[in-house]
Parts: sequence; C-alpha cells; structure tokens
Amino acid sequence: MLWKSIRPPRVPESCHSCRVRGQTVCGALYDKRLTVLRKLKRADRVLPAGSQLYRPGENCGELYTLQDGWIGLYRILPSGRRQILDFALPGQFFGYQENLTTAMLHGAECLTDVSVCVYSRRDFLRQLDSRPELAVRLTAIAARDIARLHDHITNVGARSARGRIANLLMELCGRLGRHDVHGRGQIFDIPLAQHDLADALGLSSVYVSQTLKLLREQRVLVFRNGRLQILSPVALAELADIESSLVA
Amino acid sequence: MLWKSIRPPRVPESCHSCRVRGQTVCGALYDKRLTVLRKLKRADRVLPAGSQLYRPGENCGELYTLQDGWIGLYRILPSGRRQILDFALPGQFFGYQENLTTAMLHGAECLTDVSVCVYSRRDFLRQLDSRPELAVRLTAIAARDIARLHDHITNVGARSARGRIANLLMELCGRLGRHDVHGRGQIFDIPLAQHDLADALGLSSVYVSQTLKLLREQRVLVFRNGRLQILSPVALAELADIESSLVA
DNA sequence: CGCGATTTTGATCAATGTCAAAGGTGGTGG
DNA sequence: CCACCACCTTTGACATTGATCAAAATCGCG
Repeated sequence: MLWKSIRPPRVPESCHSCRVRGQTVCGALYDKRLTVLRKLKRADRVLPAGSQLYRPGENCGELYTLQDGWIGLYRILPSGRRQILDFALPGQFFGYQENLTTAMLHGAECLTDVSVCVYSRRDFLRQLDSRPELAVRLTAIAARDIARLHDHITNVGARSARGRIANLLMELCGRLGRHDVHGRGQIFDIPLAQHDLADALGLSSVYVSQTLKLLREQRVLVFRNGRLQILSPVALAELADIESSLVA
Repeated sequence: MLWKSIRPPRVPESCHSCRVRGQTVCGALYDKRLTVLRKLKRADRVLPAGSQLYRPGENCGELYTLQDGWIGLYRILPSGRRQILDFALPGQFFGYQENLTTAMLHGAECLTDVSVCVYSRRDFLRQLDSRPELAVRLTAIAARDIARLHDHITNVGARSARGRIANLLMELCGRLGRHDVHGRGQIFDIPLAQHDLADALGLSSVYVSQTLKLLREQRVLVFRNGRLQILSPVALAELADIESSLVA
C-alpha cells in the first residue's frame, strides 16, 4: 500500500515558518535574516510515495531534512532482501556520511508523499567548517540517531516477533507524539505496509500478518490501513520488554 | 573465556606517542604543545577483562578512547538477554550521548584486559564549543559509527546464522587489518567467546557452536581460542552476502 | 465494475532455540 | 607440578518459532 496523502505534502513558505526547523541542523543557526540558511539551502522538493530520493551505491551531492511524510532508509542484499535501517519522520536530517564524496551506503525510499528540504553537500561542508554551532548540532543529531539504531539492533536481535512489532510500533508512536496532532486518543497514523514492518524487523510479511492478527485478538492493538489503535497500553508495554536498566 | 592478555595493555607515554591518536577525536587537534589535549584528557585507566567501564542506567561523567584491548557495548533486557550493540577496537571513541548529563543508554564491558584514555565530559563539552575542528571530527566519527550500526542491523535482520557469523568475523578482520599486526597470513586475533558472538548476532550460543562446527567442516574458517583462521576467503565472502549495490 | 497490490489463511517445512549432560581448557592454589 | 574448579564449548534430543508456498479474500483506485 502506497500512502498517497490526503493533502499534498507541506512545504514551508520560508525557513522562518518551517515547522521542523528546530529539530534539524537549522535549529542551531540563530540568524534573524537567515543569511546562513540561505547559503545552506538549495531547494524544496516534493516526491510521490514509492519514489527513491537516492539509491544505495548512487553518488548523491545532497543532504536532506524531511519536512513532511515518511521515508525509509534501507539496504538491499544480493539475495534481494531489503533491510529497512531506520524510519525518517518529519524533522529528520539524513544523508550525511563520513566521506561526502563516495557512494551512498544506503537508499532512501518515500513511504508516503513527501517534501524535503535539500542542501548541497559542498555548501554544507563549507558551512560546517565556518559555523561551529552547526557541527555541534550535527553531533547531537548523530548521537540521537545512534541511540535509535541501538534500539533497532536490540529489537531485531533480542526479541520475539511479537516483541519486535510491539516495540517498533510503540517507538513510532513516541516519535509521532512529539510533533503530530494524533497524539491524543490512542490512535496514531503510521503509514506503513505490513511489508515495511517485516523488512524493518527481519520478519516475513506473512508472519507479520499472523502476529498482528494475534495482537488484535488479544486486545493489545489494532493496526490497519496505516492506522494504529492501542487497546491495552499495559499489555503492549509488557510485550515491548523495555530495557530494565532504563526503567529501574 | 575471559581473555587475559599475554602482555599488559599498552598505555602511551604521552599523547605524542599515542598509537591511536589519529583515529579518535584527538586526531583533529594539531597543536604541537598538546595544550588542548591536556585540557581534554583526564587520565589513562587500565581495566581487567570482564570488568564494566560503565553500566546501562549509570550516570557517567566521562568519555573514552580505547587504547588497547576490546570492549563490547551492550544492553540488557528484563528477560536477561544481553544484546551486544557494537564492538570497540583500539582507536574507538565512545560514551558520547545526545544529553551528556543523563544516564547511559548502554553499558561497556571489557572483553579483554583494556586500557582507555579518559576525558571529562564537562571539559569535553567546553572544548567542543570552543574548538570547531573537534566537533567536525566528532561528526565524522559518528558517521562511521552509524554506517557500522547499519551493517549490524542488516546482518542481524537479513541474514541466516551462517551469514551473520561469516559477516561479523569478516568485518572484524577488516577493522583489525587497519591497525593490527596479524593482518598477514590469514590469521586474526579475535578475542571473543562464542557467547559474545551469539549476543551480538541474536543467536543462541549453542547454535553458534554448531554453526562454527559446520563452517569448520566445510573448510570455510576455523575460529578457536580467540583465533580466526580463514580457509576459504571466496566461500566466506559468498556466505557473507555483501550488499550488491556496494559491490556493483 | 475490474484490476493490481496488499493482506489473510492454511499447510508444511526448515532454521534456530532450549535443555541437559559431557568434555575441554586455563587459572589457581596447595 | 599436580589437582581442582569455574567457565566455556560440544553434543544429542527435542520443542518452537518463524519461513515458505500457494491460493483466496480484501482493499484502494480508476
């Protein structure tokens, strides 16, 4: 299921009115005239669900902040298997690699209609050297990314299928809660196909379907048509099996 | 098996003679007098195999560069399962989190006797703001960490037990090759217990044992007593199932 | 209404986990 | 130098999870 948005993806009028500015690299740059941001930003770009922002192996001269929609970062193996590495939600800055001139180590696929803010890598690097606060900001963003990847590894490596699904959905709810209207009332828009969950969690899509059915029958959650309803937060949290050290 | 080193862990005489300086944050600071490094560095510390540098949930006021030995970064679940998130090899900088005042999200366990260079977080943050090149360096280090975590996710999520083991061992060889003497001659020192492989790869240690036996019988590799011998690089690479896009 | 994509279902099978016991290996202390 | 001990690895039997295959049902959309 490719999630054509009901409304077109939101594109900000200007950096001033950008809803996700505070979450990405731009948040570090407090110039009222936006002179630095103007040097950094190349364009806005709108892409349809299913399209590829960049592919693994591609040479990509850009960096991005996701303004609206969902993007999946993934790799492909020779066997044809696709592994989703991370989900980008609005505000996410991505595309940065150690060596900005070599091929992309992963791809970025639009899971919904999407709008992104595009930076030129060359300009970005230049600003990185001349604006210290930009680099500092980037370290914070990277640190957060790393923590999320640690979560993901733990999820895929250490939990059962039910636990993985419960955990991933919970995490996504948590991330949504920070900037999405649907935080209230136990219903969340999570525009993923079961196939995407499977690819992120290292499961087959058939088994994802079966497991979701189980969770539905056990009144834990209903996930349908890209909409998640949490029936039993308690059961869900228990299933999710959060790290003890972080609870204690 | 806890890998007591034959020799005591190497501690550099001074930052000048530090063998891993170029690989960590210090590599960014080119002051001959080492005045900046002196502000940054708090101490050297030597720890025995099996000890914990820090535990998940702990408040830790330090940051580290591994000088000698191996460290495993891990999480613990309520179920008791331990998930190894990443292996730190000499030169690795670690302990950095988005919010440097909150509890550690993971633990660091010494897999061998170890020596680390200790930085104070407070001093580090101060230098981060005043020395732009330090922050830039940190973004490069973080980007490399992220790429490695992407590898790890792909490995755990998308490969069979044989593929995971082959892949992990190959990656470790690659990393060793960069600074270890044993690069030549197809024999590598990898001081991990099968139990560690299992915890990193999301497998049971019994099955790791069985799979290693299979790889041994099929003349792919022999992993024993913390020593890895590669019998058939070709078969190993095939098993490892490297990302096609990166090969093509 | 019909088509393509997604999800569901049922049957079967392979990969991997669990349990328990035996065998190794290195370290330690007498 | 030997013997013991703790921990790691191996082995075999068995249980279970999750994959695979194929077909039917459903859904979104034109």
